[in-house]
Amino acid sequence: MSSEELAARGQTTAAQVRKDLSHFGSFGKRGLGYSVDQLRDRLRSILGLDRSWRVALVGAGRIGLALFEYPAFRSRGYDWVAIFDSDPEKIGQAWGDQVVRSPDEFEKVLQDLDIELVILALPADGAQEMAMRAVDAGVRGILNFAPIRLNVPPKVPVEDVNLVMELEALSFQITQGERDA
Amino acid sequence: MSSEELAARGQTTAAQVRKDLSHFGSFGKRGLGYSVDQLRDRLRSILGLDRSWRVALVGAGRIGLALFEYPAFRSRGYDWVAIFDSDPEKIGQAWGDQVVRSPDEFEKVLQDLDIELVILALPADGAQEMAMRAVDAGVRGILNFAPIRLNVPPKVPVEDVNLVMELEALSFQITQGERDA
DNA sequence: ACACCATTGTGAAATTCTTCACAAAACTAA
DNA sequence: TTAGTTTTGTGAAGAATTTCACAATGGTGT
Ligand SMILES: NC(=O)c1ccc[n+]([C@@H]2O[C@H](COP(=O)([O-])OP(=O)(O)OC[C@H]3O[C@@H](n4cnc5c(N)ncnc54)[C@H](O)[C@@H]3O)[C@@H](O)[C@H]2O)c1
Ligand SMILES: NC(=O)c1ccc[n+]([C@@H]2O[C@H](COP(=O)([O-])OP(=O)(O)OC[C@H]3O[C@@H](n4cnc5c(N)ncnc54)[C@H](O)[C@@H]3O)[C@@H](O)[C@H]2O)c1
Repeated sequence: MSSEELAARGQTTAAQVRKDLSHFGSFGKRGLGYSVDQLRDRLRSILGLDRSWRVALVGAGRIGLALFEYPAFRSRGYDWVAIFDSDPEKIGQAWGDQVVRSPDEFEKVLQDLDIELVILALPADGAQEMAMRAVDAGVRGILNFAPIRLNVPPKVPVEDVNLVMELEALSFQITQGERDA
Repeated sequence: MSSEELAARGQTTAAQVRKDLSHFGSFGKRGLGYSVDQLRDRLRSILGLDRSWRVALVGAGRIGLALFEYPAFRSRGYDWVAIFDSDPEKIGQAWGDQVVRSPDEFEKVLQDLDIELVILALPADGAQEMAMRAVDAGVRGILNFAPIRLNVPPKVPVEDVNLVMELEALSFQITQGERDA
């Protein structure tokens, strides 16, 4: 597949595809293009997707449930290995093959199960504390759904998901469009 | 509040804050900084957040339920005015003050209720069709949770939420970090 | 009134990102 | 072989974004 076709599929330009790929090495064959199989494998390895990751869910609420039941995570190698919630009603509940645990066990479980990623799906007022505790327990990355900016050491990457902002971005684009017209 | 303090809170630089704001006008007072109240109001108006928006949910599944029950949308002026699902079991169910509707009514309801935003929370294989139908019915913007790139006319903005990619971005950063060390 | 201070708004400089354009490579067909 | 075709990988050019730096301004204190 040529950079031209990759670009068309990815809403970008052929030059951009080639420059981006060349940043990581030289994967194509001149006159022929890129081998899809090889390219997939190389990119998987570069992105760290050629392995599985041990993930904990913090906050067994509505968003937490949707995430937990979403099959795409499991199939991409993100394995749920623990679930935490502070609600005494929820602690002990079975979620699939998991049991909801108390935050009291947080550090111990994170370390014992060698958990690398934490998904924070709890209210904003508990998120900073749990983030810090996760970092101290050796977590490598955090996916944060709580609408606050987490303060963590730079060695631990954080990805924020803020759905209100996504809607607001839409509102802005619509409002802008009206102004042009 | 000075551009310096705004920058610190927004993880950017004072010069960037001033350049960005100056793009929309001249809001500050030299020697003093920006009036938080005034700035909030002006930005709300620029972003189109000083009004409410009529929103429909397409796909009353796990993610749809979490979104529907999330209070932050309502409180920011995003009003749920219709819910659609193709599952006969779900059609007719009450969700809060709403009743789940059949996609057969889609165009009619969108037009009658003057719906401006659509949130697609249905499986990927139905998403393109519903997006196109929404556009034809006059929708102004789409928030898409299905893991496909929607093909819609450029006048209709689309925001994609792809949570698998968020996790993959974390994996990449962690993998990169290891390489540096 | 006047001096002094803090901070904006903005050209100009610096940096980063994207596109251009083409020599080098790899294949195909004669 | 050899000529022709396609497409990469990449310097160089061009465009966009970010940072610098400072005159202009508005406020405060005396
Ligand atoms: N529901 C959505 O669509 C949505 C969208 C965007 C962001 N969010 C954010 O995601 C987070 C969770 O939202 P939700 O709708 O699932 O809320 P929810 O109230 O349904 O669930 C939150 C859960 O976290 C638990 N919890 C509270 N403190 C805890 C702690 N210290 N440790 C462990 N668990 C704790 C609660 O017991 C509850 O079960 C919130 O920060 C919310 O702002 C939600
Ligand atoms: N659950 C998650 O955490 C999550 C995360 C990221 C993305 N997604 C994506 O969001 C979408 C929904 O995920 P989910 O987990 O809520 O799935 P789900 O299966 O729980 O819900 C999907 C719902 O859509 C309905 N539906 C199917 N076709 C329809 C149509 N043509 N019109 C209206 N409704 C229709 C189904 O009846 C079902 O109720 C999927 O595309 C999924 O990939 C989900």
